[in-house]
Amino acid sequence: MDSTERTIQKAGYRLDPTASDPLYKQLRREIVKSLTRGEWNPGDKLPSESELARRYQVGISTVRSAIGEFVATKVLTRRQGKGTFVSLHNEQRYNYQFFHIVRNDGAKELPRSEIVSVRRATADEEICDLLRLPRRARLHGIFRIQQILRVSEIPIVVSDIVIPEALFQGMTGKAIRSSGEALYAIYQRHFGVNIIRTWTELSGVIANARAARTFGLPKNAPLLQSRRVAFTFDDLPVEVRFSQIDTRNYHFRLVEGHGT
Amino acid sequence: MDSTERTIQKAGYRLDPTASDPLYKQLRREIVKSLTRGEWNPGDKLPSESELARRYQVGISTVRSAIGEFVATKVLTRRQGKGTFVSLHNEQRYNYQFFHIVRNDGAKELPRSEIVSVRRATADEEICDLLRLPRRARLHGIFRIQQILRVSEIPIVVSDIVIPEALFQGMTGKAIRSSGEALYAIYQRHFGVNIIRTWTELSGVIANARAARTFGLPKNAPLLQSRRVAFTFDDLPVEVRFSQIDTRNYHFRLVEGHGT
DNA sequence: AAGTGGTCTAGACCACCAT
DNA sequence: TGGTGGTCTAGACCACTTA
Repeated sequence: MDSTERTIQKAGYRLDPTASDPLYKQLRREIVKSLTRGEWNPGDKLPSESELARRYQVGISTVRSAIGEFVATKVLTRRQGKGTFVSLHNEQRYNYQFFHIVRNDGAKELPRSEIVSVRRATADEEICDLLRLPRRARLHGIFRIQQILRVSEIPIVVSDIVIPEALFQGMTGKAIRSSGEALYAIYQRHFGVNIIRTWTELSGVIANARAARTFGLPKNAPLLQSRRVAFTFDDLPVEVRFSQIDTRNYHFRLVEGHGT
Repeated sequence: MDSTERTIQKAGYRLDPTASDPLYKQLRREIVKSLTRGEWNPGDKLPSESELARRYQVGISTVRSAIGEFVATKVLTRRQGKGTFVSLHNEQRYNYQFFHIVRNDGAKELPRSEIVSVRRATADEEICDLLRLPRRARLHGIFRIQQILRVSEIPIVVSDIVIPEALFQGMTGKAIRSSGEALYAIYQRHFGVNIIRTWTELSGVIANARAARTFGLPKNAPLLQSRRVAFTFDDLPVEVRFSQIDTRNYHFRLVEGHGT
């Protein structure tokens, strides 16, 4: 590598040590950019910490501080002696990241997903708002995915999932079924959409017709209902998911705070 | 300071640099000990980072790494230029730490708590298990607190709270009411019990009699039900809380993942 | 043996806060 | 002005992985 080439390379990466923003925050934003534009894809190994330190002209501790925040939120994974990797949603330990259904005796089992249907439609007002699509409603194509989650063959969750067509060109029920992966893993591997944040609203309601039928519940049986919006980098909402959950033998479990 | 005095002081605090456990983890345990035995109480300022580094004979970065984990989970609070403090549950920003009820339009309002009754009783099997009391049931005294949480005067949550008598000697409804503080703040200030971790189980159920009456619900109306166990340091469970939540105009909101 | 992340140090300068 | 936490560096040694 001659000196001209070197200068160009360094110029393309250099951060601004005089900015009011600390270097590790600037670097964190650069990492988000690299992830967003697919320079580092899920499963990929990042450049080593010392390589990144050289590239961005900062100390290795600054690199570690920037990476550390992504590790804490499971976007990146460090493996001693191997490197730092972009996390995969289909690795065992990430399957549970956004899945909270637990049997009443506390046992955790992974659900099996059945895709009932995938249909194209246009977004209504609620969906436009949640996915932050401009309100010119009828213009926005979406997919509506009907899904059933079963634990030990028993249906526990029925969901109505909405994703924007623009980000998921070519999504079909057949493709999902034949892949055999979890939905978030499919978003990640086949469409480059990495879910890193969600919010969920929970309430108690009476089963709707579809849920009652699926769960074999009597009329007026109570259920747990959830509405979730999932985000990728830069706080872009990419999925809305309405679920009804049969909590007779399972429940929604949430842990908060410190593991002393 | 002469050399004898120095040796004695150092001996009382020294960590073991040859142990397989890294120093920052050893130091983290020492911090838990200091918090548990009340050497540093909620609101107190910790010794400065450089003082702790001197005391435990480690580098300042090691101290920062140990403290950082407590800051991340809100047990400690750093204030630039002032010091590091043990967090208070009654500070504005901590009121929401374990409170998730939000109006359907997304607005967050702090609830007003009404203590309906405080009664002494003995623990049943479920409570013994959850509070990890030996099963010699009838021997374990507990307090049962009935509480109503109102948002804008409207009752939203009715709770049945169970705490072990042993840790909360002298707890009375009158004392709670006259204090005007949130329950977790009272645990902390008056009984030295610091809640740092919880788990919560949520399900959809039919309103029980008390909830239906309080919320003015018809028979068979659905509600959100929660069961929560709260822990202090060293994973000691100190509270069990059964709640029913009226989710017609409010819901339970949960945020997970990364704030890019 | 070489390369990676994991831990740790000593010290620097800055921004903030009290006095 | 002096003390605190906030940021950052350069370099050391260790533990782990792969070759």
